Amino acid sequence: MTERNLPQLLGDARRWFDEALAEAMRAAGEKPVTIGQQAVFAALDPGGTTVAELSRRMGVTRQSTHQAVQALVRLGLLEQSPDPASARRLRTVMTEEGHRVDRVARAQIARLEEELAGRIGGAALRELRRALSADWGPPFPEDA
Amino acid sequence: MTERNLPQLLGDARRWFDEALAEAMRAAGEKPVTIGQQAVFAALDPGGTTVAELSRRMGVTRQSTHQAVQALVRLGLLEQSPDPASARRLRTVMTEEGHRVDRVARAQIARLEEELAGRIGGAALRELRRALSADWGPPFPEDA
DNA sequence: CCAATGTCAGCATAACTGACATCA
DNA sequence: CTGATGTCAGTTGTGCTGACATTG
Repeated sequence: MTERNLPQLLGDARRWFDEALAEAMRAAGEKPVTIGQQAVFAALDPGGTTVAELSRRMGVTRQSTHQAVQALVRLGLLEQSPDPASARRLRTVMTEEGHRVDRVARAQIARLEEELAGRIGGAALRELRRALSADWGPPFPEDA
Repeated sequence: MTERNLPQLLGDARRWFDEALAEAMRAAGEKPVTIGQQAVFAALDPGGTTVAELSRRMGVTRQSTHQAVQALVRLGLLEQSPDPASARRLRTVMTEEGHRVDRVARAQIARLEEELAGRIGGAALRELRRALSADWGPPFPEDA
C-alpha cells in the first residue's frame, strides 16, 4: 500500500459522502438529491439568483450550472421567473418542494457528519474541516 | 457564506489537485495524466497485476478499471501480456514510457503537496491526511 | 456446475469548450 | 459596439449496471 496520495484520498472521501447521501435520501423516502444539486441549493439566496451568479459562486461554468438548474427545474425543485428589472435576467428560486427537500438533505448531511465524527473522532473531523476551509489559493504552481 | 458543507469542500479540494496536476504535467511537457490514471499506476505492482485485482485495490468495478487500463494502453503507458500460469488472466504492467510518466506525476504531486503545505501550514496538511486516511467504514448509515 | 476474468454495450453525472441570440 | 446572460450542441472523464464468453 506504501501510501495513498492526497488527491485519491480526497476523491474517496467525496464518494463516501455521495453514496451515503444518496442512500440516506432513499431511506428517508426522498428523491436522491446529489451533492452537486445540493451545492446549487446552498448557493441560492432567498431573493432569487441568476444562473450566471450561481456559476460564479460555485466556481464552475455558466453552462454547467445551467444544466444542473434545468434538471432541478424538471424535478420541480426550482423555478425561474423573469426579473422585472432586466429582461435578460432570470431569477432562480426554490419551490416549496425544493425548500422541503433542501431541509431534508441538509439534515441528512449533518447526520452523516455526526456519524463520521463517531467513527474517526470529533477532533479529526474538526481538523479536516479546518484544513479544507483554509484558502488554498489558485491551483497553479508559480511554475517558472 | 454561513458554512460550506463537507462534501462540497472535499469536491473543491479534489478539483484543486486535478487542475493543478494537469497544469503541472503540461508545464513539464508531459501528457496530462489525470488523478484517476495515476491511481492505476499506484495500484500496480511490478510483477504485473490483473484488472480484477486492480479493481479490488482501487475499490471500483472491474469494468471501470478495464476502461481506465485500456485508455492507458492506447497511450502507450501500460501493456498487457498473457499469464503463462492461467489463460484467462492478463498481466498488466507499465511500459518504459509508463514508468517515466509515473515518476514525473508522483514528483509533481509531491511538489503540489509541499506547495500546499506552504499555503495552509504543514500541521494542517498532516491532519488532513490523517483524517482522510482513517477508516471511515461503509458509507451506509445503520439506517433503521 | 460454479466462480473468476475479461470484455462489450449502454447509461448517468458533472464537468468542459464553442457558438449564438438577446438585451443593457 | 461591448459585454453579460441564457441557451443549444457536442465532448470528456469517471463511475455504474447488465450481459456474455472463456477458463480453472
